Amino acid sequence: MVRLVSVCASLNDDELALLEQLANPTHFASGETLFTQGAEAHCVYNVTGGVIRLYKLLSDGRRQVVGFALPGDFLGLAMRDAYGFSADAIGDVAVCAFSRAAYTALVDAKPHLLKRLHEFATHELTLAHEQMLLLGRRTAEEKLICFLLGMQQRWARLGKPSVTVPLPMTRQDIADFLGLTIETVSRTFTRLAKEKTILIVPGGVRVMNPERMHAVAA
Amino acid sequence: MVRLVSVCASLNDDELALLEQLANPTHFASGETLFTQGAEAHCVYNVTGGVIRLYKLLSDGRRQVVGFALPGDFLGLAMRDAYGFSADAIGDVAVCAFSRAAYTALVDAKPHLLKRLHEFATHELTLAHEQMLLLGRRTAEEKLICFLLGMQQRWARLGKPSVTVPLPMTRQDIADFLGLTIETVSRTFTRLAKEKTILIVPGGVRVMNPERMHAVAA
DNA sequence: TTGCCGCATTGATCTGGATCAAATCCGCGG
DNA sequence: CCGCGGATTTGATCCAGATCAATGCGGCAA
Repeated sequence: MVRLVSVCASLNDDELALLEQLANPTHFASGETLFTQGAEAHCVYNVTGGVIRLYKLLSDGRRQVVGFALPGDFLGLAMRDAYGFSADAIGDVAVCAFSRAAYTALVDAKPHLLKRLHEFATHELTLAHEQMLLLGRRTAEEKLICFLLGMQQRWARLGKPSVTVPLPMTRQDIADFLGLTIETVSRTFTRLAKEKTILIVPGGVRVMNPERMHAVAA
Repeated sequence: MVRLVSVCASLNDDELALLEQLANPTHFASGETLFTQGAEAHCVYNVTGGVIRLYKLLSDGRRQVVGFALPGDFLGLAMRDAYGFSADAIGDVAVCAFSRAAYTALVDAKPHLLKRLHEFATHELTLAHEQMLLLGRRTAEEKLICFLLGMQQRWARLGKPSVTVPLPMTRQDIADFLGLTIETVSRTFTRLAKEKTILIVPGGVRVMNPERMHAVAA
């Protein structure tokens, strides 16, 4: 079983053993829904494999993707009784599910686990502020470039450093994450490729001119 | 001294006394800066009076306001070594400042204080997700209306329920919060006033048609 | 191999909100 | 009371990105 590296790095062996007793390894096929915004929050999840789309919907169908969960990520910080967003699998996904009751009890019993969770929440909040800046004030090109560099960095931290950034999500997902339309995402990718800033490859993008990209993301 | 109601509701009297020893009551005049994005984070703050603008800047001057801190709010969740955003006073502001060292030590010693902080962080994260939806997918009119209802709700929770929403920040601040320009904010307010959805009064706005507004915010 | 079908790209046109440009308004110091 | 300076409103025009509309491109089931 994949180590619950993200949340659990601060636990000792006894505690890890305890945690693994509570963990229910589960998997979801491509497109399956883990949970839906507004539903009662029964479980929290630690992602062990695959990518998950997290999103909010408006009643008329407009969608905002609030994040993509990668292996190691923890779903359950931003919830009280009900889930604040929906989550579904992009490709096949493996998670460890915990009942909320067990999770709550464990957190109450282990202050340093709580501390670790709080650090995560704090980090998420910082990222959320970055995303507000991106959504509110950046141009389409800047949005795309920041997104690519951000994904590259996240894959790198998972031990997959590469100039080729995997993009398992659809163009529509990217558009809904960046507050753009699918056409604008596509056109902007094409333009960046034409000027050799990136190279579009199946399933992702290869970073060809990181200097320019980092300059734009500034 | 104003009770540190927000963070400290879960503390007992001994702990509150301890906390008040650590608290440095401070105030800032209108426009003064509490701290700047990127600076080393020496202090955390609990707002006891006034309103604070929290914002991020791009190198070319584009600004995104990531929030407005009201009395009771806590500044210091979303930071590690350096402040992730800048903060300055809108009108005169009173805060309790805590050194980060003292804050860290106290939090380590008091798990239920940490738990309370974590609940706050979690709530902030939920609000941040809402704001992403607003910035990425809502129209100018929807943005303004959501903003007004949100401010009304926040004032109400502070014991100031009223159909008149105080807006001590400038139009530019509102624009930078909603990802709009000052002209669009002004025009949209004017339009809402013309159709009697709101009434613009000195220092704020009076909600005239809450039904319509809540329907739009849906 | 063929024919879908869902994604993605590309093109033409439109438009909400930005930008540029004046007025007004208003609080305040002299 | 007057004049100044910042904030706000209002008007005219522009444009980045949305919308509308084909077309292209795989992957895969039969």
